[in-house]
Amino acid sequence: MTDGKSEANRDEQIIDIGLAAPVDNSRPRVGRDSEGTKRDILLAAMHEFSEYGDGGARIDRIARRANANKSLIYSYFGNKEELYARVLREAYTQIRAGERELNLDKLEPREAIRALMKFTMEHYLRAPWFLRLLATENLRRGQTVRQIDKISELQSPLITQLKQVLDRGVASGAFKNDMNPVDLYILMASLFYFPISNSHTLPVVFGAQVTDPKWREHYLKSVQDMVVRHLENAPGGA
Amino acid sequence: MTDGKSEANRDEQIIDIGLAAPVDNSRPRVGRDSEGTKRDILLAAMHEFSEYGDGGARIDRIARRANANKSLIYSYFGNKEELYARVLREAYTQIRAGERELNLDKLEPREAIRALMKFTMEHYLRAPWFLRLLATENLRRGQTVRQIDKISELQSPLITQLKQVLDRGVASGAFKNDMNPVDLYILMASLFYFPISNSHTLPVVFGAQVTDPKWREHYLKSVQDMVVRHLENAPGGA
DNA sequence: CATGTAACTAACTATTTGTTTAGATCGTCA
DNA sequence: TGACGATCTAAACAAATAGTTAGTTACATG
Repeated sequence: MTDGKSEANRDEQIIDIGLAAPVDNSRPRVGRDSEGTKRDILLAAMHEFSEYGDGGARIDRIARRANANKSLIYSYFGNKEELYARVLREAYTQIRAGERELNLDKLEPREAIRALMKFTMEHYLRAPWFLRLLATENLRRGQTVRQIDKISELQSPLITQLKQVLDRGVASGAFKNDMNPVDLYILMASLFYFPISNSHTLPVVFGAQVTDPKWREHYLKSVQDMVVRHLENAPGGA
Repeated sequence: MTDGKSEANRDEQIIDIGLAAPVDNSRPRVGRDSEGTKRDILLAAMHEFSEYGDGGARIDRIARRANANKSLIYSYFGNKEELYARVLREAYTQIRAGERELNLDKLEPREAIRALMKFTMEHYLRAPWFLRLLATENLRRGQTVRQIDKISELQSPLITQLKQVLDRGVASGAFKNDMNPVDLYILMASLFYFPISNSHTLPVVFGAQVTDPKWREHYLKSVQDMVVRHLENAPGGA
């Protein structure tokens, strides 16, 4: 299962998981450079934990990938558990930063919802490593996320935007369904999380071409229509 | 991370994951009884792999839980990898068997969709271990499910039912949106998979009460309305 | 230049864990 | 009965792995 050889091979095959390169050379390294190394370790650990999960992650591989040493990892991060916690926090930070780039202010409410949905789908597609980390943390029953402090920072900035869009929609009469922004966020996340995170089993079991860009485009359009209509109509139907 | 003591504790806390009891005593055991033991091992392995994932699963614990011996496991199943494959197949078999109990023939198409959605949600809630196994297999990039033969048996019987409901709905004029049954299945699965499989991170990050039966009831009603309306309307919006 | 401190490394330890081996036990049927 | 094969077990092996230790290197500062 956790066979050394096959894992090594697997590691080679995966060239890019959408994270920064194993070692970050963007900032020039002068002499001893703890900050750079520390960041390299964190990035390598993000890669490792997303790739292999908590049980399968290996400190040795993280060290190798970061061009660092095991005991350096321990001196910086304490132990594997704490390193994982740092990874999880950093993952949320990065993903939320990405979400902050969307601006819906100028769009008519219906169009804003469509744009938000398109953005969400593409965001998930861009960062499969984050979905993997989410899956891992939920398999751990949220053991670690519960302990992270300043949890509010983990909350998506999309919630705020969503609230504004909904308010505008209700005010203008475009939306009759006065949904809770968090519930709407969950609804939208649901629609993209499943087909993307399960993109390995779905084609095998159902022959569903969920990885085909054509399918995705069609799916997006379909659920955009569905959700917008859902908001346009008062709950309970009729 | 995979600390012996804490895992032992964790094991105690989890009394019931919805699987059959660790050791199946329903059938009387007479003398040496390979079939019973073999089944016990499989059930124990299902528990173990759903609980700890592929990397975290331990043969020792499986043996203990099955009241069996490690080398017995090896003689029956070859190795950990093959045991995992058997677990995955058995999991699909069990879950699909459960899905076969739903009968929508007598229901009016709109009501049938609502019933199917309610059933799907409850099915997922009843079998969280299956969602965990799905998540695990997707973290493995479907490595194993791809190798299972007779994959068609893994496909959900709900697809067939869904097709009939859709056909009836289109025929009667109730549904104007002629959706592909597989796509509709994915849509419905999406809506319940995310809030249930991520039920450990969502409350922490968003304060969403996704585990509260009240929330679930409300959510179900909302997405039932949404999907039925989606089917009633022609794609592209009128 | 000497010295203290932080960055870094190699080698080691203790434990865990998948897997194997050699053998004991039991039911069966010739 | 007795011997054969299937069932089952205890103990051990070898590889992997989290974590530690003891030491070396580079740099800044007085």
